[in-house]
Amino acid sequence: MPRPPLQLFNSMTRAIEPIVPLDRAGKRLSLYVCGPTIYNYGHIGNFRTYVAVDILRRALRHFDFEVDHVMQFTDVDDKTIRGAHEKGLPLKEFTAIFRQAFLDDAKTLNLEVPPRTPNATDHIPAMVALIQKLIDKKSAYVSDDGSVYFRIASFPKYGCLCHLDLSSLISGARVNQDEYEKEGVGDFVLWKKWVPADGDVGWDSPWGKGRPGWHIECSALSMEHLGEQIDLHGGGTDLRFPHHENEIAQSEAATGLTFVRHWFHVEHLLVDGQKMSKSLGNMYTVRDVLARGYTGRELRYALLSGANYGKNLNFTWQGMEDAKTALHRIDEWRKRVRDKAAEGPPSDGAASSLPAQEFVAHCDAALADNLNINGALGHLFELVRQTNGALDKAQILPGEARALAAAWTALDSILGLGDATVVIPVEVQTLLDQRAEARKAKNFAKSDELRQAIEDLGWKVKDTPKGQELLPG
RNA sequence: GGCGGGGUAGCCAAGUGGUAAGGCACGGCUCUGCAAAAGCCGAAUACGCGGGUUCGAUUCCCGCCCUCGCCUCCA
Repeated sequence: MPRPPLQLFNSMTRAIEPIVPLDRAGKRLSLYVCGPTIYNYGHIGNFRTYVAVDILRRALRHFDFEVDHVMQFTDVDDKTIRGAHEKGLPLKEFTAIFRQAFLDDAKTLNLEVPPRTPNATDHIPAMVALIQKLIDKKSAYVSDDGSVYFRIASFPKYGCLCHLDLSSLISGARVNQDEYEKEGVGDFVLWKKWVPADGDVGWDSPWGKGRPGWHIECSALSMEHLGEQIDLHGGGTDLRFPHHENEIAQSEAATGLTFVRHWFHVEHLLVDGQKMSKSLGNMYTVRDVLARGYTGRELRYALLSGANYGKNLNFTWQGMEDAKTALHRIDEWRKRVRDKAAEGPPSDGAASSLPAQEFVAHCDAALADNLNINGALGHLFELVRQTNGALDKAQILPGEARALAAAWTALDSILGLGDATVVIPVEVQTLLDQRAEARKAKNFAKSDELRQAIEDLGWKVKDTPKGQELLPG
C-alpha cells in the first residue's frame, strides 16, 4: 500500500508542506535541533519539545528518510557561568552534571538521543572562523570594547522567519538603551568580550579573550556537522525570535545559501492553563513527575497525546492521571492480543487481518498529515474496542492477533511507548506465591488476608482465569 | 500598536462544505468465592457570538467577544 508523503507545518511559510530533502535521492535528511542550556534540570516544558522532536525523528524514519540528527548542548552562557560560580565548580564540571541529567531524563522518556550531541565549547574554533568570515564580508563588526556584533542592516531579509517589521523592531520598547557600543539597536552579539564576572571562562580570539554569543553556536555546529544547508531545523517556539532569526542572518550572510529548508517549532506547555514560572510553583521537572508516582512512559504518553505539537499543551495532574489510565487500556489490550497470538501458528487467520491493515493505513495518513498523533490514537482506540469485542466472542484467530500486534508495533515505532516494565519486589512476590497456594487450597480467608498484605505494600492483585495478576497500586 | 495560535459535550482532544473520532470521568451489564481489575454497551444529544456565501457551515468570508503567545532571558 503506498504511503502518503509526510507533510509538516513550516513556520517560515506558515503552511503545511511536504518534506523534500536536499538529497537528490530524497532519502538522506539533515535535522538540527537546538538543545538545552545545561545549567539546571530540564522541566517538562523542555521535554515536551524533545518528545515532539523524538516523534518527528521517528516519523521521518518511518517515512523512509535516513535522518542525520544533530543536537547541541549549550554549555556556555550567563546562566551556566553564574551556576558554576555559585557552586564553585569549573564550568565544564558544572555543565557535565546537567548534561548527564538531561541524558538520564531523556532515557526516562525513551527519547532517542541523536548520535551527535556536541557541546558548544568543544567547537569554539568553528565559531571563531564563522565570525571572521562575517567580519570579512562586512556583515559583522568589532565594537570599541572588543565584542563582535552582527550588522542587521547588512541583511535585508532580517525578520523573515518571524514576519517582523524591522522598523517596528528598532522602535520597540524593550531595546536596551545602554548598549551604545552597537551600530544598530537590533544588532546582536557574536563574540562577547571577557568581563571579570566571567572568571576563568574565556577563549582567545582575533578580537581578544571572550566567549561566543548564544546564536553563533548553532550556525557553526550545524554547518560543521551537517553542511551549509540543512533540511529541517527545529526547537521550541520561543527560539523563533531572536535565536532562529539570528541564525538565519549569520548563516546566510556567511554562505549566501538558504540555511534551512523547513522550520519545525513546538508550541509551549502550560501548567494548569498558565505559563510555568517559579513564582507560581508550577515548574515541574521530569524528576518531580516521577516523585509523584508516575512513570516516564506515562509522562511521555501525556506529552505526546495532550495536543498536537503545534498547539499549546496544558499539563495538569488530572491529565497525567487520564494518560495513565488510557495507556493502561492499551497495555491490557496488547496483553490480550499477545496471549491470543501465542495460542496458534502464525498462519492461522493471518490472511483475514483486514482491521489491522486498515488501521496501519489510517495511522499513516494521520501521521503524514503534520504528525497527527491524536488522530492515530483515535484509530488505535477504535481498533482496541473493536478487537476486544471480537476477542470476547473468540472471533479472533491467532494469526490475526499477530497481525494486530504487528500493527501496534508499527505505530509504536513512532509513539515510542514500548512496554510497561514492572519490577516486582521480592517480598511482594513471596506473598503472591503464598496466596496462589492458599487459593489452590480454597483457603479464601487466607487469600484475602494476603491480598490485603500485598495492597499494604502498594500493589493491587487481581484474579484472572490464568491466575493472579499484579498491578502497581 | 504589529504578527500569530486557540475557543468542539464535565475535563482533554481529532476532524470535516452534508448535522462530529478518540481518551478520561459518568451510568448499565458481563465476568468473579467475595473483590478488584478488565471487557462490552450506553447516555450526554458538544462545534464562542452575530451576520454573509451556499441547496446545506462547526468547517469558507466579514465583524465582534474571550483566551494564549511572540515583538531581542526562555524548550
